[in-house]
Amino acid sequence: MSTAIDDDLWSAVGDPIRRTMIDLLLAGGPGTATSLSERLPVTRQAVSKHLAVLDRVGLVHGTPAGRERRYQVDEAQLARAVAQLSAVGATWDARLRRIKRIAEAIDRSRDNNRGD
Amino acid sequence: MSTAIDDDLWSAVGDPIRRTMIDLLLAGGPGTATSLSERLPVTRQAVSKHLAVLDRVGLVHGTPAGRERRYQVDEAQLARAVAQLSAVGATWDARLRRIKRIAEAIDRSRDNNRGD
DNA sequence: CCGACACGCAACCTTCGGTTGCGCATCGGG
DNA sequence: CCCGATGCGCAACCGAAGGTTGCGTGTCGG
Repeated sequence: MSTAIDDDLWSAVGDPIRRTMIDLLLAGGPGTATSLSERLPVTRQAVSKHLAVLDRVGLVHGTPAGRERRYQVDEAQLARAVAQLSAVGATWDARLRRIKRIAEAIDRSRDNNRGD
Repeated sequence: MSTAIDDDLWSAVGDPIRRTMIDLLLAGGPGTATSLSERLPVTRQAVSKHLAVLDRVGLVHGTPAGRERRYQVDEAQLARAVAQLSAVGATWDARLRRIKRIAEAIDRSRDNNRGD
């Protein structure tokens, strides 16, 4: 149901700061640790560490540009992560629906017995 | 884009052990810390802590039953969590598609210029 | 050329996930 | 009825992760 790779993607995307960072990079295009930190409630160093984590799992890619290091989202990898999210969501959703169906079936059988 | 409540749900569901626990509870019905720990690579105490976390955000609900404490999934809250997952997924997906569209538009304009 | 800027590295603190080691309540067979 | 087995909670402890401050270094530009 869950592979080790999935876990890496999940834990990368599980942090709210990292999710917001991905949002910012998607909305505003490539950015640096400093530029991102200006829009986040943490310091540049913290952002830098998060970027390292995201880079390690391949969700973003950093390119040195003079004295800056410009990061941008790896679209293919993010698409893969989104697929994992919706996969888990779909699994749970299906189980919830099955449970609901069974519950309703029990309700019906109780109604039948009540008719005895 | 993300509320504090969302963050709680995400961090609760971000842990792979906790995700597996939800899977187990959905598949096998209500369970105890001990019964879950038998199917997980961690001790009963760790499972107990995770259950406390899940209980705090309302994803599961524990009921004392003699010397046991039986936990079961709160279906409504899990449905809410699934909605959050798919919402973020949908947002990113939409942004990715928009980026792809723009990239293709640039490609086309480059092809036009090449014709000069 | 030198100040300003962007970055990386290191030390330190706190929180979180995990374990071990208790003690306490409950269940159930002799 | 009683005592061992079982299930749990609490506390102490440990390593990893997220966060901060401080400092050194490289690059840009007036």
